[in-house]
Amino acid sequence: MPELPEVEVTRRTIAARLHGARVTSVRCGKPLRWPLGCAPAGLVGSRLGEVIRHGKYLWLPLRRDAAQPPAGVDGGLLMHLGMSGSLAFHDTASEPGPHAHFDLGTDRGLLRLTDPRRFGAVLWSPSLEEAPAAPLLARLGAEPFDPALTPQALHAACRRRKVAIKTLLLGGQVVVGAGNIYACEALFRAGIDPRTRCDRLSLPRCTRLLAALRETLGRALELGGSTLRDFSDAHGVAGEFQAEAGVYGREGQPCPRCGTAVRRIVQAQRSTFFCPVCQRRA
DNA sequence: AGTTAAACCTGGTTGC
DNA sequence: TGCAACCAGGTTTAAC
Repeated sequence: MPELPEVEVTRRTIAARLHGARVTSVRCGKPLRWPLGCAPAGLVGSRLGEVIRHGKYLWLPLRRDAAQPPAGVDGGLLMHLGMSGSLAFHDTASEPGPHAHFDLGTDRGLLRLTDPRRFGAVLWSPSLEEAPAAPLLARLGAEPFDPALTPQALHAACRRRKVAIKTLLLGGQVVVGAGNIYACEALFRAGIDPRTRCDRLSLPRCTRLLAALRETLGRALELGGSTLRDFSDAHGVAGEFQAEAGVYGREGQPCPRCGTAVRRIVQAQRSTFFCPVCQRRA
């Protein structure tokens, strides 16, 4: 499923082609998380700016093109891939298919959101600083590769919370980008028990965790977004990253580091995989 | 306020 | 074999 690396790879894939493109048609399929929030036809004529990413959200800026009618609108589309969504250019002539729920036709090609489970979203907003986009982004924490996110900053954020560190990573209020897979893998790499309360993590352990998170996400980015390629089967983990996963989805199998059987527990209604020997609470 | 649970949805897998 | 039950996932929303 699309976690930060997959969303970033998606952004890089579509950004250059979309930049400067003119919207020629908009088609909505079945409902996604929210209604689009504007009349689809009203977007026609807008020109696309540079696609940016905030956490797992993508922002496709639109601006009016007064030169030729219809001029379109000023604003943009906030998109989320949910857990089964993908964005790709399609042949204008191709059939939408049962899971194609949003088409953005442009003079550079047809960008299509395909999302079988429809947890994804496409939401029109006048800007990133206004509703409805602003309140959605307001709750997001720091970008994992933001230099401003120091071990000290992570430690300070942890000190005020009692939730398990795995739950904190998944929540995204402090650091965005890690979904269930990368949260488990980062904690494994850092040697931290996922059940450890945030306020019990020392600064050295926060330092290790931040480094491990960056290594994990960075490695996935290198692989071109491990789960992107093949997300539609094997519950989204059939991509290249699964071969590298130390613990995720490996309940009962030997820990690659020490051989102990990997354990599976449930935290915040999500599966957590970890090595009970390599990952410690202190 | 901080934390937890329910809801959204559907393809795939498991159990009867 | 067929069908029901359950599972996975990210995020928001509602409720403790």
